Amino acid sequence: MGFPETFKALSDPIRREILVLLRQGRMSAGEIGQHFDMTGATISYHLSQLKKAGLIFETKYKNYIYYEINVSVVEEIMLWLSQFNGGKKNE
Amino acid sequence: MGFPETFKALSDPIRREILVLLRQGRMSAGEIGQHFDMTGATISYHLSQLKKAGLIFETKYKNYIYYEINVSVVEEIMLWLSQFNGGKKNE
DNA sequence: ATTCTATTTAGAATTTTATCTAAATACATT
DNA sequence: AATGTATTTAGATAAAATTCTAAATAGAAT
Repeated sequence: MGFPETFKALSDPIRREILVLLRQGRMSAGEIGQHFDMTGATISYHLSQLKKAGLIFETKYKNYIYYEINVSVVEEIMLWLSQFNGGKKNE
Repeated sequence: MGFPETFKALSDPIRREILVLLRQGRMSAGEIGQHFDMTGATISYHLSQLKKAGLIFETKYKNYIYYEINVSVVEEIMLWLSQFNGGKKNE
């Protein structure tokens, strides 16, 4: 957790795609994997990076592990970025 | 230019620090370098990454190359991020 | 209890990124 | 023109990130 991990996590295109997928709601590791042409192990690695960054969290149910976005961390990043547009948050 | 480069550029702590420095206004490569314990060549490399990402631009004057933030690209990133907090830009 | 399914972990291989030293450019000053 | 200062480029090395295969876990279902 913390800026460094979060920015690192966001720097990978696959991980950004995963976040976009999760916009629609929580999804199991397997479902997420179906959207990509990579092994489950690799998806698992990316999920672990996102989790380490605090960008997603998991909940287990039966055999599955579901992932979900953590919006508050996204907001921290936006806050950091807002220092560059003169504090003008948005209009 | 484009998201991938921009996120990659932002993922490095040194480059984020450079951006923070440049908040105060334009600065030459040398001045920027003085804030870090690295060779000029390395600073130059980081500047080139930021430039490639469109996050900064340069203007030459005499012997010097001055760098400056390009706010509009920062805004694009914020816009992309805003898809995750329900379009609630900021309040 | 055995087998099946979902997912992660470990270890190795590949690729990418960050850094340095040395050399090249470019312009300024003497 | 010769030297000096600021910066970049090239090439090498080291460190970090991504990916795979194979094995390990964990729980579900037979």
